[in-house]
Amino acid sequence: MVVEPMRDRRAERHEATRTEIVEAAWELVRAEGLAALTLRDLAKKVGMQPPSLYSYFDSKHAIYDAMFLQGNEELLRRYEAMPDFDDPADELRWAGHAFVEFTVEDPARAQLLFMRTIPGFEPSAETYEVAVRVVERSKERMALGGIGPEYFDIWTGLISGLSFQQIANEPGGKRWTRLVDEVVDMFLEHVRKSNKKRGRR
Amino acid sequence: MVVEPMRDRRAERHEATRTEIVEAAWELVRAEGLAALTLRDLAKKVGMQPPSLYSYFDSKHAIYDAMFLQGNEELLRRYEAMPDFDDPADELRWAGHAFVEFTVEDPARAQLLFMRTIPGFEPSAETYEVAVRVVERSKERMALGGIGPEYFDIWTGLISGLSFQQIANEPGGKRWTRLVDEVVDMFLEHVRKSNKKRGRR
DNA sequence: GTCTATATCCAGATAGAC
DNA sequence: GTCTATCTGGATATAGAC
Repeated sequence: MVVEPMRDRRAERHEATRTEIVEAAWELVRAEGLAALTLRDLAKKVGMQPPSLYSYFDSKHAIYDAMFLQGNEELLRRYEAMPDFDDPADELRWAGHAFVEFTVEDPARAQLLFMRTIPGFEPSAETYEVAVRVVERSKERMALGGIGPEYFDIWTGLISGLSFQQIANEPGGKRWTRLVDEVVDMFLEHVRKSNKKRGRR
Repeated sequence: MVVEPMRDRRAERHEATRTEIVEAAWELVRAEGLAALTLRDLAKKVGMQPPSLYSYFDSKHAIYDAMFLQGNEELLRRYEAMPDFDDPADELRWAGHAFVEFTVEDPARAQLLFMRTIPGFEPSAETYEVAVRVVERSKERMALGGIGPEYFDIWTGLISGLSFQQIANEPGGKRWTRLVDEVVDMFLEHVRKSNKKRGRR
């Protein structure tokens, strides 16, 4: 007979509250900006007194850390949900759109994950590991698609460039994000041409 | 007989002190981060008591505004110092390097000018006008080089992408900035190809 | 776990003497 | 113009009762 391990209802509840706090924090930073997050506002939003938050997080930075983790997990989840494509070009196009969509739909999240604007905040080692995994996965997919690692930095530069220009200069618009397909094609053409040149040598 | 207009020594001195304060502010944000600037630190650095700063600037945001203005003036100055080139491609390459250099040599300045990370700060109308002039100038130069305006947003996306990846992920390094020439060539090739296609129609 | 109370410190900004 | 003194409000964080 298989015995279910005893559920730890207290731990479950604790975890649920942590999640609730992080959710509320996202709502606040989306509305007020990443740097404007305060424990006062956050506590108010979840119906607590500010010191009670310390039962769930050691510090404000620990909350940023949980947000950083959650954001990267979400991005990784999306990448892993990529459909199967026959053509690597389609895969690249899909990935480009996925990243751009991820950044522009929540600029505050992009600011936390990809820029370093909060004085003193460094993601913890465990958290950072997920961010590394996101990058690793992208690299691997590119390799499987036959695109050499020497093109990876160019690729991230191009796509993040469109994303950041969009959120910095015209949040909510499409002036740069509409260029994803064109940029992907330009990139693929460049890869083809460079590889051919190299082959001639 | 030509009479020199009376110099206003007081106004000159006032202006000199303003400049000195802005210089000190740059040093602080370079060392501590853009968001970490405080009037206390700033006053200490210039040998004043904090309230004395209000003789020169109405508010902290007014100091950011002066910095924003100065930064854009510096960028405009550099663009205007561009040498004459026979080949528009060389001009583009030069401009790409100039922008990348400008951002990576002072990430805090780039953050102030090109990202929107300080809650509540908006450049004043007069100040913003200089920023607009920088963009206009770039657009005009591209047009003179025979590159259509439809390529301008791609161009800014590419170059700023390399810049921002560099300062966000590896400040002080060259992992992305070393790619400027490659990206410029890729861009030019793309423009050539697209124009040819369009000509065929 | 949550609260009240508080510590500690810092911020930007103003009043008014000199 | 610069100072001292102060206002007002905010921040993160801790102590200790319940």
